[in-house]
Amino acid sequence: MIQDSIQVLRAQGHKVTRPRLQVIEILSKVQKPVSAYEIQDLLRQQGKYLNHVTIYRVLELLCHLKLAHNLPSEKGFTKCTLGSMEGCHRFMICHGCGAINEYVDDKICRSEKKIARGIGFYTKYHISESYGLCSDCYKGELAENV
Amino acid sequence: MIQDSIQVLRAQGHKVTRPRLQVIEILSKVQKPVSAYEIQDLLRQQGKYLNHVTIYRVLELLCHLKLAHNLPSEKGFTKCTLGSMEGCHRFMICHGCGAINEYVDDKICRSEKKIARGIGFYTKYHISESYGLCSDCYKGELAENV
DNA sequence: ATCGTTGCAAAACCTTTGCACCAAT
DNA sequence: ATTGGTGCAAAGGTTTTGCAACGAT
Repeated sequence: MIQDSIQVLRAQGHKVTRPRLQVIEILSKVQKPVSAYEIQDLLRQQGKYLNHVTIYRVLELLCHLKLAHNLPSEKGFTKCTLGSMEGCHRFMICHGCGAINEYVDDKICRSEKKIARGIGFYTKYHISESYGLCSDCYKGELAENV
Repeated sequence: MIQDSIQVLRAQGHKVTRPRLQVIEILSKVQKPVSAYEIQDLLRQQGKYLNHVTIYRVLELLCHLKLAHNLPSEKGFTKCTLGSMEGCHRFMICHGCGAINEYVDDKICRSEKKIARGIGFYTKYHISESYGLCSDCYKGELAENV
């Protein structure tokens, strides 16, 4: 998992450094979107330190390599678990527990590209974010309103 | 259109003021997401002035009244087209010229929700971003590679 | 040894808060 | 007249920039 990221870094001619490994490790460990400063805090709790500028730059690089994804509405970054998946990233983000679920669906991916083609747009990759409630949180909300 | 917004303001017990009308007018006129400072600049170009704090507060109110919607991925606010497509935002972003095209497609919106439902996820809203080349830039790129 | 990376300081932005004045009802 | 709304100053956050020093290759 982390090994994959290292491979991608090397393959694209980027150095494998301590800060990059530390950010990748945090993103792999945390299962929700985290901001640059949250990553800094999480590292501090481990007695480690990274300058926030460095974290911003590492995140920028990881996003560029499609190893991470920026979710502005959640004010955070998340690891792309299906990284090499043909330029299609789909996320479900639960507003109840914050859980992120990355998935793929070839059919919807193709329809989306087809619609774009219909108006002359050539799609290189696309990202889809669905916000709502996962099954557990949905049940919980129903229970509250009894 | 603007009259509708005024109605909603009044109905909810909010005053109809100059700043609110000016922001609503800008949002109605501009058909892309605009940030608080962009709104301020647009007003300045008309020789008008609003404090940025006021603009933030007006936008907050409009979002609360569902008259506007915040699109963090586009770093801006957009007027709500109070239709069935609320909670569904699709963008095509061209890597060539930077053009942003917002569109709707009811069919794909429903399929996306359906897939989510299939794994027990209840979608409140979703955002889709397709990156690639618009027709003009695509033609341009073909021409270059002759 | 080289050149990409990092850390620091500081700037540039973006967003929020508290309070006195103003204006829509 | 009342009460909510606005403008201002200032604080608090977030993100970016320039540059010297460092370290992975």
